[in-house]
Amino acid sequence: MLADSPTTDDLVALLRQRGQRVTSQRLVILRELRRAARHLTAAEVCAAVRDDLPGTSPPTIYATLDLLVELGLARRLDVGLGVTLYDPRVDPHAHAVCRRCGAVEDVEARVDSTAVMRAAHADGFQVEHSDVLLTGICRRCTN
Amino acid sequence: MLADSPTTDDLVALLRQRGQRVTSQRLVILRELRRAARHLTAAEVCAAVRDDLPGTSPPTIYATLDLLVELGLARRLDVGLGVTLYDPRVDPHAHAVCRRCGAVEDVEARVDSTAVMRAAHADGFQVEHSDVLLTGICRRCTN
DNA sequence: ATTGGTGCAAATCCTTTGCAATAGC
DNA sequence: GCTATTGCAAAGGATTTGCACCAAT
Repeated sequence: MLADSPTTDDLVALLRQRGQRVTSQRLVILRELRRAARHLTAAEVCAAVRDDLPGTSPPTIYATLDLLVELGLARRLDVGLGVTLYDPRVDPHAHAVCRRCGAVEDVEARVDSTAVMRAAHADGFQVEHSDVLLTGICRRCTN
Repeated sequence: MLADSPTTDDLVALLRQRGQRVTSQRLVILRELRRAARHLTAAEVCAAVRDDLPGTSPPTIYATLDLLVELGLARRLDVGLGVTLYDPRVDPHAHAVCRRCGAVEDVEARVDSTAVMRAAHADGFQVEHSDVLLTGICRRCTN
């Protein structure tokens, strides 16, 4: 059994609140995602988790990542060409994806998407998230 | 230039310019994409094209859609959960994706992404495209 | 006549499903 | 003890690959 760490407290609270079970897989998956401090694929999360919990399986990884996204503790990031990443940051920020090497960087700038959100709302669309994705060539691939 | 024309003149011009061949598959795929006037999956493009060119195969569809995107005649749209759509509109506009039914709507509003693009550029990132994706619940799924 | 494009079949990759076993409550 | 959660194996679906044939230049 895992000792509670500050980073998993909110997960424990949310699970209890929803009557769902606190499992070591759930705690470790969130911890590894946050420890990486970057965007990970499901396979990378799986590899990282297996260092602590050998035998952890893809279905558990996918189900748990879905759960974390639903709980608001992570964000799913579809960066194109079928690549899906999971982001431990849940505050609004943009992403820049390199067309050549596939690297994904956070972009530290705020986007004013109020006009777009208002337009969507006028069409009867209830906006939950707004994502900005830049595509182009990253610094390392420029040369 | 690329002003909307009833024909596929701009595709023919671009192909000639690059020394690539003008094939009926390429013409029909672009025509069907534009005729739909909405976002299509590769499979939907394939079905539409086969009405005119029976036997058209997935590899041709994918290669040609890639080509159209590279030529700037279409845009690829990754709307999450592994769904990839192709958009005949190449002017900047946002998209709203319904989390429940998966419907994708155009949002007719401009986004001011200059701050984000400037921040990315300051990091040495050469921005080519900027996409805004809203996720939430569409009008029909609200009730 | 050349060779870029196409069609077919099969392979690959990522993700999900069914079900028995396990572990949290 | 009850049942949600997990692990395993296998299925599923989308996209890509290898290769022979065809058709645009």
